[in-house]
Amino acid sequence: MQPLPGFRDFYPPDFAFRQLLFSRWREICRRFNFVEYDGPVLESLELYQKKSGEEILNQIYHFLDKGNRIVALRPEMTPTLARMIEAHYKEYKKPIKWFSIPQLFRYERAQKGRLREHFQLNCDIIGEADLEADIELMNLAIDILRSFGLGKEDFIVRISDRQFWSEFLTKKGVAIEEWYQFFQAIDKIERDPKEEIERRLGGLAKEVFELIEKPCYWERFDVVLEGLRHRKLEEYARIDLRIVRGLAYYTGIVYEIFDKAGKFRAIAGGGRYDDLLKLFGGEDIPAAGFGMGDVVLGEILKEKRLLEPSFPRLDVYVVFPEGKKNALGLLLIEQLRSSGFSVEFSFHPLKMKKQLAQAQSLNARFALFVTEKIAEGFVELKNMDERKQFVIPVEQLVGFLEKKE
RNA sequence: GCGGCCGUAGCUCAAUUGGCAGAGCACCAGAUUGUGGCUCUGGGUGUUGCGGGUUCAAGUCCCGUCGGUCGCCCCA
Repeated sequence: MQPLPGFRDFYPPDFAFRQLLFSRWREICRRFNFVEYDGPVLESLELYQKKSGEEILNQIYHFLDKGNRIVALRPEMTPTLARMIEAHYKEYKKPIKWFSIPQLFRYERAQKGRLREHFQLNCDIIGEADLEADIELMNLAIDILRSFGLGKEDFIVRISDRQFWSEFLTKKGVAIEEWYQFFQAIDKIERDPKEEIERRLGGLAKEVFELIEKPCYWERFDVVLEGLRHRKLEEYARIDLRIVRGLAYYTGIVYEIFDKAGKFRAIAGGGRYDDLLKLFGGEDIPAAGFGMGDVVLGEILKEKRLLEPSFPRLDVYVVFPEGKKNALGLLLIEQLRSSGFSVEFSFHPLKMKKQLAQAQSLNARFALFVTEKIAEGFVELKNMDERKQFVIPVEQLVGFLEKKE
């Protein structure tokens, strides 16, 4: 039996890697005073139809439950967040700064950096319209990557603005129904041949290419870049009008973070979505956020060997010579564990040589020899690294081990 | 959903024109009757992904299927 296509098993080393990644995410979010939340993995499909439109439906993992509800494994966190925020918006001081590490799902063929399931750090600032919030989010994303040891030679934040293109298209008199096609074409510039893009852009092609090559002055970019400059982060970012992002709900600054070598998919992406919350409660609430998945980032960190989890050492391996366990020894094991030490022993009788080999392969700090002498209050403790062994009274054991911490 | 490549032991892989399924690592046991990393010896742990077909004979060739991988579509 294997996991379903596109799903992963996390064996202990994989799980340790994942936990280390998550703990780093949490730590940096805490520094920016974001607090963690979560929501249901399963949502009504309607939640996603509300904002995404019908064509995205075949990408969603959805099915009929036993109550004949059409349910979906969450493909993204933002709709859940929007629903949660809308229901309790008034309770919270603004701006609301929340993060989550949801497991997300999509129904499509797996490929490099894209599985049917992944974990994605989501950071959002809600109730703040100022561009400073967008800058804060970019700052957070950059600091997270830097905390892993990635530098400006490793990644770049490519920043664009939906409003820039909206204004351009309005000025050119392009009907709103055609905007989607336009954004699709922009999005493909890096992958499709130039002639194909020119055909799709039609009369606007020449001007669009010029703008992308050398954007004209746009005050909002100035504000963002100035904000990054104040933080000495300008070298981590650049304006790039080719970034539009697929999601329909973005309304302002959008950005994606890529590895500089161009070997991987986007590491993170985000933007402002000021109109989305309105769909859930009618209230006009500004919001912005980004997502960062565990798959692409994990691939990069593994390639660069920047995140190598280590397992904690075993404190004590209890050796019963000749495999003869006794009640006092087993009680001592229980007492040591109650005192907070990790303790292991062989369940079945083993020769002493085997027991010590076990202790070593488990990376134990100490081997504790328990013989009949425990009845008189004595055991022998062996420091596995120094290979030194000595008799110690049972009542001094905990104190000694604590001192050694 | 579509296309390319791939599928042999727990892992990495080998097996000539179709001719007895193997190696290293890992694992288990012993050498060693109270003390760990080394060494030596022994053990193959397998439905060659699965199901058909061709053939005296299939890991090898053909068809189907499942899975992996890379790409397309789409991108949260």
